[in-house]
Amino acid sequence: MGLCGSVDLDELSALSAIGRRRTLAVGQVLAWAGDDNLLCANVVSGILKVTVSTANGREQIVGLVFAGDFVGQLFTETSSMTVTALVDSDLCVYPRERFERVLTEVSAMERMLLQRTVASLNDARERMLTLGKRGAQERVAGFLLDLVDRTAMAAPDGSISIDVPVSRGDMADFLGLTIETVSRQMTRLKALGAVALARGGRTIVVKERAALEALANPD
Amino acid sequence: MGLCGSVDLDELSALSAIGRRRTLAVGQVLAWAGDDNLLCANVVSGILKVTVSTANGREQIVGLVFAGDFVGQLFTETSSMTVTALVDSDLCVYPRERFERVLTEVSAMERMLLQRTVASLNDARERMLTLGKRGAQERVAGFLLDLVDRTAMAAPDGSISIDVPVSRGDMADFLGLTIETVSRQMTRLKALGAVALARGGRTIVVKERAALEALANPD
DNA sequence: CGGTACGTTGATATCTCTCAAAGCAGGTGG
DNA sequence: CCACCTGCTTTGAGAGATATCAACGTACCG
Repeated sequence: MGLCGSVDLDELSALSAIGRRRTLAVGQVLAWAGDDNLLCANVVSGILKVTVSTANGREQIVGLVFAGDFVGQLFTETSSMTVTALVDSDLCVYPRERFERVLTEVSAMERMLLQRTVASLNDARERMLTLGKRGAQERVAGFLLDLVDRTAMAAPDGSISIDVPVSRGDMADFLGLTIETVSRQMTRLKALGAVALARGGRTIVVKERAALEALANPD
Repeated sequence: MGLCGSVDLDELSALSAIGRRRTLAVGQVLAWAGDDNLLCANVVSGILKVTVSTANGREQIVGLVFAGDFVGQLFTETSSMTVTALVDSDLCVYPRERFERVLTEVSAMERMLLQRTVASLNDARERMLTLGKRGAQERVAGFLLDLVDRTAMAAPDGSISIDVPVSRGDMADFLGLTIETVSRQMTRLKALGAVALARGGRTIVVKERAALEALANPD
């Protein structure tokens, strides 16, 4: 079944040695976002939901997990998602770190690819939260903050300036908005004194990071 | 750099043997959604966008790829995403199948996990399209169709009925909508004769799949 | 010095959300 | 067996946000 059906005997026994059967009732939580990431599991029967939340408590389901599916975030120390049973469910639960150790004897490259894929997946899911639940202002401010963290350049006077590498159209597409809405939000950020614009909007000077952060994560 | 920096010498040489350097100008496309999935690549410098599209041509960026990042959909025969250069970019391109063959000598289990993670990632990205670009009607109709394909049960009279495993609230959350909007869309589907509802909306009988499909993928 | 693509701004339309109330189904206890 | 209670779903009216359509401004490039 799922994970168990497609591995060979050695690996299977290594797995079953560390796995424990566990039942979850409707509404019961397997793992909380923010807690230490101690578990991963294979779903024997039932349905679970994986959710992420905004700071002010709005919640977005980023995945549904059915029988045979694997659930858990490998390679991360802290859970960023909450896993909850939607119906009474039966799991085969593994301690995450021991589970990862079982994978240890394979080539470094596949390991790395797996890690990258996992990272991308987490990324994608975080983005779903934005697309599903955030307003235009939060999306734009959040995007700028991400850019700052990735590509910040110290300007001569010490202020932080970023070089927006994409057109307004691409930004809008990425954020699930229209060009006009993005533009209006940029104007708004400028009006609020959070940023200054140059080079036809392609260069952005962050005047008040705190203000940006407040706009990206409102209450 | 990226992929190349964290593998050992044997693997690195195996990789460089099958990789070719390639330059992409702004706007040039590395891979088209719908084409045979022949390539994957490591980005040496530049920025690419990964996009998916609706049937009627609306487009959603589901990922940005920076220097050091890996781009490509392993383990799938056909690309479902288009990869385009946002600025002049430098890549190290690999034939996908040969790249996968290099990974062949590792344990079956890590391979499988990797495949699953990749599948989840693709899933997540497809969902982003829904969240970013589809209207309420498309989201709900599409959700029902996905359910049908996963959990269809033949009713006594031959019609297809599905047992919605989640509350309206969960459905709404998953789809990035509110409960009320989902409910109104369900009512609308019923009014159009596409479905019938029972058990307080928890059981759905698909009367006209074609109608549902038309609503999920409008022009 | 245009021209062209990109960005901004404005007015209006549309869609979804929000708030509120009523309908339904299932479970519980009398 | 019925009445009631509780949670979920549906329906309604109105507010709010973003999309759309259209015009104008502005950088960059030859």
